[in-house]
Amino acid sequence: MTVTIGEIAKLAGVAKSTVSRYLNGGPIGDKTSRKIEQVINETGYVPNTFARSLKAKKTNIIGTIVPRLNSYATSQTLIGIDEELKARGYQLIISNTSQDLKREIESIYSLANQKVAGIILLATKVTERHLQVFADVKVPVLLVGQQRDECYSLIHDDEAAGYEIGKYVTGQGHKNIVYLGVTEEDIAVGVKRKKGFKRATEKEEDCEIHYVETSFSLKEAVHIFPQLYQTYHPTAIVCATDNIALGIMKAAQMEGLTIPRDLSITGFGGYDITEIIHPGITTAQFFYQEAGVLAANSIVKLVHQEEVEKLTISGFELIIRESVDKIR
Amino acid sequence: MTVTIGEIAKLAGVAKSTVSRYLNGGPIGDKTSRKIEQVINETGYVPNTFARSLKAKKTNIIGTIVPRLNSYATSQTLIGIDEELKARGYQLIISNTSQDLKREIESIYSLANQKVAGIILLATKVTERHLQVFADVKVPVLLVGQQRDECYSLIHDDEAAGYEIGKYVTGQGHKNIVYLGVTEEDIAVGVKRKKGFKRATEKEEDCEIHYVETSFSLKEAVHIFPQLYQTYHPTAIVCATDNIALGIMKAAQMEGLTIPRDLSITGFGGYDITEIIHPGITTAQFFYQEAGVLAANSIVKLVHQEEVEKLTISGFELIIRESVDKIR
DNA sequence: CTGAAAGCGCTTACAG
DNA sequence: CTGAAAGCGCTTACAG
Repeated sequence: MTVTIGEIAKLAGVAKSTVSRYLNGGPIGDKTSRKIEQVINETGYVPNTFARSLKAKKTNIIGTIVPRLNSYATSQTLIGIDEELKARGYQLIISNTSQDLKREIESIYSLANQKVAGIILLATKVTERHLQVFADVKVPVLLVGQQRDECYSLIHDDEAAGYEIGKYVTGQGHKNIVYLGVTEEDIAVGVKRKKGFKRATEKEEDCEIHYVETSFSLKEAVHIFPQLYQTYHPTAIVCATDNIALGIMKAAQMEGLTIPRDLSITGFGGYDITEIIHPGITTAQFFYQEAGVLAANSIVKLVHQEEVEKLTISGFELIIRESVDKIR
Repeated sequence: MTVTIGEIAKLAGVAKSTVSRYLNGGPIGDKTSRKIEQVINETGYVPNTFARSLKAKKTNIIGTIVPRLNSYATSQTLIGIDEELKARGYQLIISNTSQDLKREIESIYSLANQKVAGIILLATKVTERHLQVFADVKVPVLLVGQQRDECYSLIHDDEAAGYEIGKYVTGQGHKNIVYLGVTEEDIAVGVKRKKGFKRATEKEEDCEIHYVETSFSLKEAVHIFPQLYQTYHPTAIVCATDNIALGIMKAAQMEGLTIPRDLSITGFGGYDITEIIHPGITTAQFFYQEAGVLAANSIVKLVHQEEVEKLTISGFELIIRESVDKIR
């Protein structure tokens, strides 16, 4: 039998409203407070979330929408969010959309309907429809990974990372480089990383750079490698994600090339696996877990109507491993 | 302004209870039904979950407790669970315990308190305390990954997988093998895989097998490799998980060994990465996502008090790649 | 600081 | 098949 606030009130000899106040930190007399505390401890009373939410019309739940569950970046970010939310007395609900844009929109409505206090969206692409829906539900929303002026956003420093990678690779003497990027529909990955890289390398002398576009798929990277290599014969391929770098490396090794002697490769992300494989991949590591903590902090502030920077930028670190050779 | 059942009733010219019946599939007259349907469509009415749960004292939420979020097996299993639950009109709540046993227990209570309809536990170790708590909360529980006679369980066929790996490695002519296992506290990984392997290999003639124990950590595998290799000089190392195999491979390559020419390596799990790296790792692949679907099915049946096998066994497939050499 | 009362939005016997 | 009424467990003005 589960115990209710009414029974606590009876046992403590007070009114239900008083117990409610005790629970919610209202003004309570010392003796009353102690009495209620004692009864609650004895009975192991836990308030019924539904009744509370029904009446109060709000919850202490934060919804996080993710495009996919099986991604390093997603997992790490979620861990950070989860830890921080727990520490602040909030609960996390994860909604997976399997990269389905329609399901993303539905999830926002569904979370709003569940009266979540706030929503964190790990975004890949933010459309007009998204902005419209954000305005429609009156729940605070935080975008992670992409930036829009209309929203609160938390992004990784993709452009600076691109710049550092560019500086490093040219600094190692490479003069014939392929930049293997992705669609510009993805602002963070497709536009900013490339932009940073371009800025770092455009003043290089006698340096030939070819910009090629591929998908996010590791398999496609494997697939296009032979043709790509034959066409440009680069000494280095700068890949827009670690996944792409992994694909290129696999394909190169299958062709009998030795990394980095015959070909240098870099990635972006700092996924665990870039360290695990041999040779380790030089990459720009983002701090996903830390970003998750920042995101949780921001959304809680937004829920409390506290002030939050419109844009938060999470840092990165250039991790130099063995996949880039020095050329002279 | 959010619309309530009362307004729908008024607009449709019926009683609230009739609308409620319509919503829950009770007996309804044809005309009434159509009228209500129309009003609901016009208003975009969505029932309030809290009110419903408060009154009905149950939800259509399934809680899944996971030891960690950043694991391939976990992610894949969750994807399977999520898909299937969605298809069946249930919602998934994920509770991450960060491998903290105390938090695991707390999570069970917390989910039960939220009146989830059922709980799926991706278990690593099942203690007496667990069983006690399962009995305490009256919510149906399904164990995934470990088996206990006291519970409904879904496991992977670890023993058969161990057997197949054993047969395959000895079949390739290896006569000096190290089996690199983990603690026997983990029944599935520590006991069953080894048991199957042992059964497959114990009748081999002139075959020397050394059983060594390590942790689940990839780093530790890297660390112990030199000593291990020097001590036994095996031609093959059978690792109890893909992670351990990855660590051994990395360490071996750092020592200048070529896989599989100088050393053969196998894993268990079938993680994506075993295919991505070069050479690809021969491994016993479990069907995590499929297992997730099975798990979701079972828990829904349990919720409906339908009959479910006490133990479900999910299959595996031996994936032969390049990491094992043929010896003569 | 405390209590009595109303009400959040639904479901569920109970009548008809 | 349908309606009126009670009640799920809490919170929140309103008095005092």
